[in-house]
Amino acid sequence: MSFHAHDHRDCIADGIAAAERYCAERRLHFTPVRRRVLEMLLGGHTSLRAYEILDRLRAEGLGSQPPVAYRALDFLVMHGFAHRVERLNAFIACSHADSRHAPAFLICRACNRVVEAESDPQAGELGRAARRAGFVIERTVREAEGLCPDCACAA
Amino acid sequence: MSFHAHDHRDCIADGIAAAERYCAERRLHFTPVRRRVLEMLLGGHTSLRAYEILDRLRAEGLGSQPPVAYRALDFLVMHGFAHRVERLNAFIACSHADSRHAPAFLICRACNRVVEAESDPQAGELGRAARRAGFVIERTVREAEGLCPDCACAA
DNA sequence: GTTTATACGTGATAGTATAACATCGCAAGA
DNA sequence: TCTTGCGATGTTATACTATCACGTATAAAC
Ligand SMILES: [Zn+2]
Ligand SMILES: [Zn+2]
Ligand SMILES: [Zn+2]
Ligand SMILES: [Zn+2]
Repeated sequence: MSFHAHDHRDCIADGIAAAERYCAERRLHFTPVRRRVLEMLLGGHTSLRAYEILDRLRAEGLGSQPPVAYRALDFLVMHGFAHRVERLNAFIACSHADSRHAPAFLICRACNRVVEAESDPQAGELGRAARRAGFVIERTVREAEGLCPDCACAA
Repeated sequence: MSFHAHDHRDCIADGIAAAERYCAERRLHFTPVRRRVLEMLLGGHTSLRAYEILDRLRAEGLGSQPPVAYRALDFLVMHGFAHRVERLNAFIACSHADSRHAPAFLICRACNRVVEAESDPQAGELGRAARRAGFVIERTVREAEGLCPDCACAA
């Protein structure tokens, strides 16, 4: 994906289509709330916080209480359509909707755009430290905060 | 540090001594609240949440409102005596009190112990993705969740 | 049609963090 | 000495994030 411009309608359509396919294959319910939340997340390459999502759902009459948003987000995260960005307490659509992976994020603190890269859970300093210590890695958080190319130039 | 047993009194004494030295050199105020919070964090190789710290401060008459704890934690984090563990919304004493570094954490989900490793901010998949994208990294979060050797054996 | 599992509606509450403003104490400078 | 500025604290209130608990609705499975 990266920070470059692109035809963004494709991101949304492809993301929804992939989720539909995945859910159909597994008899999972891709309900209106879940679909709508994924559309919101796909709507821009930035993360959204749970209460921003809840506000929009409320405006659309799709639910008004926090659990509605959190349940939809839990579903999307559990099935890999979205990821949680720990540094921001926020959520973002997955950019690699095909395979299960350990995401890594570049977070621009100026324009708030976030790009996702794939990473090997056992790689890097975390993997090295884990092997040295005898630690069994189940999940990793890798996030870098800084400036995207556009914002770095502007600065 | 790693998950092995060790004489833990040294961790506390050394950590406090290093902070005292650092603050004295820079004319920073190592106040009673700040010292006490650092002692709490050094007290075990687990992270503490802000409100656990606040509760203990309150019990000792050192402050009763959230800002007291958060200000002390901000100070300790800013000067590198402690780190924030994003995955846990919690704080932990730094295990390498000497130099400024990019911490990486191994977090045991069973016993809650956390060990810190040092890492290069520009290394790994985050660094690679950043170079590819032209992204300027200012800070990284690297955290692995899983089982420490003791808990993995017990499982 | 009944059972069973899954999703949703809703109110309450727990947990995390900051804003805003008053006060206090110390130390640099008049 | 005075005062002025600064960093640290005290305190109230509030914003933001997340989950529990329990009841209802829906839909697949039998
Ligand atoms: Zn992804
Ligand atoms: Zn940017
Ligand atoms: Zn450290
Ligand atoms: Zn353990």
